[in-house]
Amino acid sequence: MNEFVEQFKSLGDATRMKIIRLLCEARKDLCVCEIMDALEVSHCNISRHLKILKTAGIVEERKEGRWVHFSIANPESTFHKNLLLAIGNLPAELFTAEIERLKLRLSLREDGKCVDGLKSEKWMAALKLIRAENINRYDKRRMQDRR
Amino acid sequence: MNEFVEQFKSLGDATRMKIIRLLCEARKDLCVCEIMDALEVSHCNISRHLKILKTAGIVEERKEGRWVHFSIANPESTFHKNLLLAIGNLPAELFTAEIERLKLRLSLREDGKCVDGLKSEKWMAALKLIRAENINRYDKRRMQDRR
DNA sequence: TTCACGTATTCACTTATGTGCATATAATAG
DNA sequence: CTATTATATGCACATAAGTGAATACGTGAA
Repeated sequence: MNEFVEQFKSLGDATRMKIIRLLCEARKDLCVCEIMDALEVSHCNISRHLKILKTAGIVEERKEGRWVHFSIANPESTFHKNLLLAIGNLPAELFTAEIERLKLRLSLREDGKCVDGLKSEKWMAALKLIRAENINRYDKRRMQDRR
Repeated sequence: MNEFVEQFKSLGDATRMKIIRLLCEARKDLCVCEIMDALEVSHCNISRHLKILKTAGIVEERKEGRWVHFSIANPESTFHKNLLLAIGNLPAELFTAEIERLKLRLSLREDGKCVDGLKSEKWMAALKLIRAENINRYDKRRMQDRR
């Protein structure tokens, strides 16, 4: 019983919900630094959130040297499945920025692997590009909203 | 987004999960005192838990004089539906005692309505009966487990 | 071996959340 | 009108949970 309560609790946080959604959207393992960059949350908090999710059985990890790859855990119960469905079926608009950043971040991978780690200048540069783009979009949307 | 986080949070508590399961099992409105007796939790805590669930949109209320009847809110989203499915599909064994007490409590209704309110002697008497029954069952089960 | 790096954890702090007890509010009965 | 009743809420407190900054741990590279 408490395991189920724990699963609800583990998802009752916006950052952790976003992490799960990103893992669902990516359909592949993600490492801490990729999630960190996509969500723009400090690495230690991502690490902690992932620990909570792992303890609750929502995600699992695979170590490869110093790298740790996280993925959605195979559901052991219909309960777990329903929770994943709940998050997976939320409107994509709620996660637009995060998903966009994740895609960009994943595009930096080489041979399907994260090579950039923390404080990547490549990432900062890529981020500047989409930020400029988003500001343009934002301005256009504001102009339209005023009509 | 925060409404969905709120829904997860509202269900991330054992008492509130049980409340929802009871409402699902009963398939009818329940008042605070019925839930209180079934879960053996103080009335003020049940009232507070119900408020949290109502605020989150999980349950809704219908007032009838001084009586307030709570029921599962009609799902406004597949998210909400999936959460209800998750709880509704949990094994019944997790809620055996609570469901049993609820059935007993509901059997005290007259004309389909709760008439006993708080501190009902009828309820205390009924409770003693099933407690004696359960102790017998418990003893039998322990005897079997030792074989 | 030392240094760099990805991730995990500690420390200190703030905020959130749960409970018991007492009280308040609104509706009903006498 | 007063007393009773079902439910809601305030107060005080303890515990849980979240964060930033700093540090620790384990692995890999030089």
